[in-house]
Amino acid sequence: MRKVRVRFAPSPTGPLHIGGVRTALYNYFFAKKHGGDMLLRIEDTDAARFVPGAEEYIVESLNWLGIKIDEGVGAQSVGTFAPYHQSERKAIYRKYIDQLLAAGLAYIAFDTPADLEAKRLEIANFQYDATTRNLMTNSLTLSVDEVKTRIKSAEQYVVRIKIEPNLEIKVQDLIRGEVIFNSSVIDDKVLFKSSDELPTYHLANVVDDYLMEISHVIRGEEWLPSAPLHVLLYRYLGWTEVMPEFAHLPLLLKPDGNGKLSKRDGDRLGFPVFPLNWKDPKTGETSSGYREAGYFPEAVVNFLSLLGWNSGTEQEIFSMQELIDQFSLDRVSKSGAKFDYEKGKWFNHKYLQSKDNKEIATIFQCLLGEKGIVEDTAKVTKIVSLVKERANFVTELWGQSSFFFVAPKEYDAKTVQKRWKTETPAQLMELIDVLFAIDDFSAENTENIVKDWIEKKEYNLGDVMNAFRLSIVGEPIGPHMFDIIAVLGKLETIERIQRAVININN
RNA sequence: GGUCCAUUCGUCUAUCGGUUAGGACGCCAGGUUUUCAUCCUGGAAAGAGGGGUUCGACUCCCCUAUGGACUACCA
Repeated sequence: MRKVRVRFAPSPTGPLHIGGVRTALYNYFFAKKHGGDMLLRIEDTDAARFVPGAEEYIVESLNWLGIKIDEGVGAQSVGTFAPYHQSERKAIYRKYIDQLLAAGLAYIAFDTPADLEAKRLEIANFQYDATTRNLMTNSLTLSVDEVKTRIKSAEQYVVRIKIEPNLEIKVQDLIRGEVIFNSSVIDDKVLFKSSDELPTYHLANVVDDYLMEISHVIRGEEWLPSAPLHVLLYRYLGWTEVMPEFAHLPLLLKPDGNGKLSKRDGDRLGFPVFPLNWKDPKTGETSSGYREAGYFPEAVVNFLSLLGWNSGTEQEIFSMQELIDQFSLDRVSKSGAKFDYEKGKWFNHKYLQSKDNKEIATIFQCLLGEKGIVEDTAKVTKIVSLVKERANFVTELWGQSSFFFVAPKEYDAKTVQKRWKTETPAQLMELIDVLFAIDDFSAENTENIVKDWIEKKEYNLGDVMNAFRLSIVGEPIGPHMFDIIAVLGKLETIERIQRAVININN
C-alpha cells in the first residue's frame, strides 16, 4: 500500500461549517491511523467568493480542535508540493489544460452566460454535452482560424471537457462500494476560464491531488455525483494508475425535518454550527461558535466523530488518540446523520466532569474577572469542585455558584413562603450562636455540631436546613450546605443569616 | 424532470441469515438527598411497504414509497 496522504481542501468563502469540521476530522483520523500525512490546501479558484479572514479562521479552527496539519497551509514546514493555494498554481493548471486540448479531450467554448441562459430556455433540461455541443459556439463548430482570431481579440472563453457519451464509469467508493454512472449524464464541465486564468474545482482538485500524491480523497457526499467526472479526468490525463481512492461521507442533517445542516438552522434552533465565533467582514453579521459557547474542543471532536461513525463497541467517550486508533472507513455509516444538539451538551458535561478542577478554575477565573470578581485559584478550585457536576459548561458555573462570591440581595419568594416559618427566625438566631462558637469551620466539623444541636433541640432537620440555605444562598439551589459555609467562612456565614432574619418577613 | 445515494427506537447507532433486536442522548417513573442538580435503578420507545431467495430474513435480490445530494464560467 502506498503512503497514505489525505487532504482537507476547503474554500475560503466563510467560516468553516461543522460538517466540514467532521470531514477534516475523519481525514485526520484516517491519516494518523495509517501513519500518513494530512494536508491543508486552500481551494480559492473562485475570486468572486473569496472572503478575507476565512482562511485564517479555518486554520485557527483546526488548531483549536487539535487537528495537526502535516503539510500545506498552516503547517509547521511548508512542504515540498508548494504552493498550496490554488490561486498560486495558475501555470501548473494551464499546462494540463493545454495537454487536454492538444489531445482533443477538451475544447474551447465561447458561449456567453447569456447564450447558455438562452439555450436553457430554448431546450428543456439543456445539458452542454455530446448531444448539444455541436449547436454551440466552440472550437468544435468554429474553424481553427476563427478560434484563433477570437482568442487574439481577447474574447473570453472557457475550456470544457469533451465527455465521451455512453461510457460506463465505475467509481469505487470505500464507504458505498461500486457506484456506476453513465457518462452521458455528465455535462461537458467547464475546466478553465480565461477571465481569471484559473481552473474550476474539478480540474484543480484532480491535478493537485495527483501532483500532491494524495492517496485517499475523503469528502462529503455532495461530491459523489461529480466523482465520475473526476475519474474520467484521471483517465484523460493518463493518471488512472495513481488515482486516489474515494470515500464519500454521509451528510450532517438538520435536527428537525430533513436536509443539509445549514447556518440558518443554528440561528433558528439556537446552537452553533461553526467551531469559532465569526464576523462576516462584508455583512457584519456574526455567527456563534462552539469555542465561545463554552465547549471543550475534545467534546466537539468526540461528538462530531460519532455522527456518522461508530467503533462497533459501546464506548461513547473517546480521546483523540482513541479515535485515531479505532477509526476505520468501513465503520462509517452510509446515511445522513441528524445533528442532535442535546447529545452535544451531554458530551461537554462528561468532559467537564473529567477535567481537573484547577484547570476549570483557571477558565472560570477569566469569566469571574469579567464580572469584576477576583478570587484566588485555591478558593475557585474548591468552588468548582463543589458545583461542576451540575453544569454542562464552564459558562454555567456562575449560575451555580454566584452566591459564593456575592451575598444574596433578595430571597426567592416561593421558597420563603414554603420554608420560612414562624419559628424560623428564632431557630436561626440560635444557629448563629452555635456557629459562632465553632473554631474549626471545616464542613465535617460544622455539620457534626449543627446536626447535634438540631437533634438535641428536636428541631425539624429539613426546616432548619432549608431556612439556613435560603439565608445563605437566597435560592433553593446549591451543593451541601456545610461545604458552602466552609468556603464562605464563619463571619460571612453569620452575617448572611443575620441579614436574612432582618430582611425576610413572612 | 434526470442521475446518484440512503432508509433499525424521537435522535446517534449495534446487528455483517438464526438475538427476549443491544447501547447512548433525550423522555417518564422510582431511589439517594436539608434544596436544586448530579448520581443510581427501572420503564416506554425501532427494522418504511410489498414481493421474492432461504429450513429461517432487520440482514441478500427486485419493486414501490419516502428522504437527501447533485444537476453553474461555486466549491
